[in-house]
Amino acid sequence: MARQGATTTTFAILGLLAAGPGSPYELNQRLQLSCGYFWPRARSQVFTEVKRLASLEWATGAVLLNGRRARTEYTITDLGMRALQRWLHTTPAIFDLEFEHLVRVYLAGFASPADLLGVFDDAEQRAAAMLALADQVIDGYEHGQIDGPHDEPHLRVLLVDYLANLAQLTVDWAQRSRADVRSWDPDLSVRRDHALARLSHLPRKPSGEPIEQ
Amino acid sequence: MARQGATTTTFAILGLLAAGPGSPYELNQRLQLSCGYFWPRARSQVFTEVKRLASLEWATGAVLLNGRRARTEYTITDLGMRALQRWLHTTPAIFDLEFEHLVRVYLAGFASPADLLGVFDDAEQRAAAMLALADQVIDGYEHGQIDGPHDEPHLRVLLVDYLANLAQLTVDWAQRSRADVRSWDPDLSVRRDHALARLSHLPRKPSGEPIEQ
DNA sequence: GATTACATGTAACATGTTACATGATTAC
DNA sequence: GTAATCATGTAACATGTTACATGTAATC
Repeated sequence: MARQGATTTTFAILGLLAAGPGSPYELNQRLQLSCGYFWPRARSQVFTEVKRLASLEWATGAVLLNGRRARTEYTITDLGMRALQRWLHTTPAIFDLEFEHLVRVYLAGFASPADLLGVFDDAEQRAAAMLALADQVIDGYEHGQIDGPHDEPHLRVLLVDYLANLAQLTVDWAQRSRADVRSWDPDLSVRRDHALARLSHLPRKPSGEPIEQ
Repeated sequence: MARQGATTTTFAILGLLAAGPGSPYELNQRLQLSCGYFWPRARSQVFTEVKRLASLEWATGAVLLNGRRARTEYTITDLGMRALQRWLHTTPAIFDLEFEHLVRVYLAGFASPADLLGVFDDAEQRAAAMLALADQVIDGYEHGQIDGPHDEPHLRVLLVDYLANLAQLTVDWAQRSRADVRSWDPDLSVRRDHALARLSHLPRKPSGEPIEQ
């Protein structure tokens, strides 16, 4: 029995399945490649989720033999297709960032400046890797090598837009933060004034526009 | 017994404790207010983590009575202080985004354009709330109302810089995505060309700079 | 004094990860 | 033919959340 109801992960995999049948192994590859940066999940979970899909009758699993070894190929059902569409009609719930680097920035008062600089280095490297992947994807589109159910450029550009800009933002932040820390004045009150000046230039809520409920 | 070793959450709470003793309830408030946007955790976990801290002897818990009701005030130990500093000297490991909205963008081929527009609306609202909080924080600094161990402006500006810009990025992305979807051409090949043009203007890895290992 | 909000915790449970085990395929 | 890699899964476990339970303080 599947443990409980369906989660976002369930629907993510259901959505992958909507693009065509596949084994858990293949589904995992699609998941890592396409959703790795905004919905990261371990490989093993794909195996448990497809079972849940089967128990909900949103997908059927056909056991194929390959030598002595079984391999299960899952296919979405009509019921699954409708469940996916219903879900896509609901409001998204999760917008979580788990950024350990910021925890360390928050606690930097107890660390050395060198430690803090290392945090920015690491953040920059990760973001640069993300940018490199975005670059590859864009390259693929420019050379017409990408073509699949979720790959229409007019949709995909919306995704890559967010991710590439997030990566760039992170690189920029790491670089200017590093420069800032390196240029800290020994005089704490100077440091403080400089910080307050920087704070006042950050993006802020435009005061005229109330947030709609 | 604490279940296992220490996690990032453990150290986050240890770090909060480094700013001064407190009950789990107070610690939770600090956690939500300060780290809610980059290290979100449920209230109940604070209660289990302080127990772990106690079992590691990184903090001591003093049971105070308030009427018939016990309240445990935790204080960091020297051992805990050193553990915190050692941890701050290691490399950060987690940079995870869980953005359900992007899952829906990825699967938008199976949804209606109206559903997709709703995704942008929701993302914008959440990001606007984030901006509003950043605004409050900046305001607090400008009026000299913020003063605490983790609150030195020259450190805090590094955090708020990231979060405010992330929020702004998300608002901007939601707005231009909405406009993009609204202006979709019925002719798919026009839509495609437009998308490819947009893709080519996104941030990309600067080809000259190899990523350092 | 009743209601609501604040404060303090626990227990059950779901989600998700790491580690393990092993069969098939490819490269050498 | 042997080693490495690809493919397929399971089991144990840790992390983290939701729901519950209840005492205390403030409000009216």
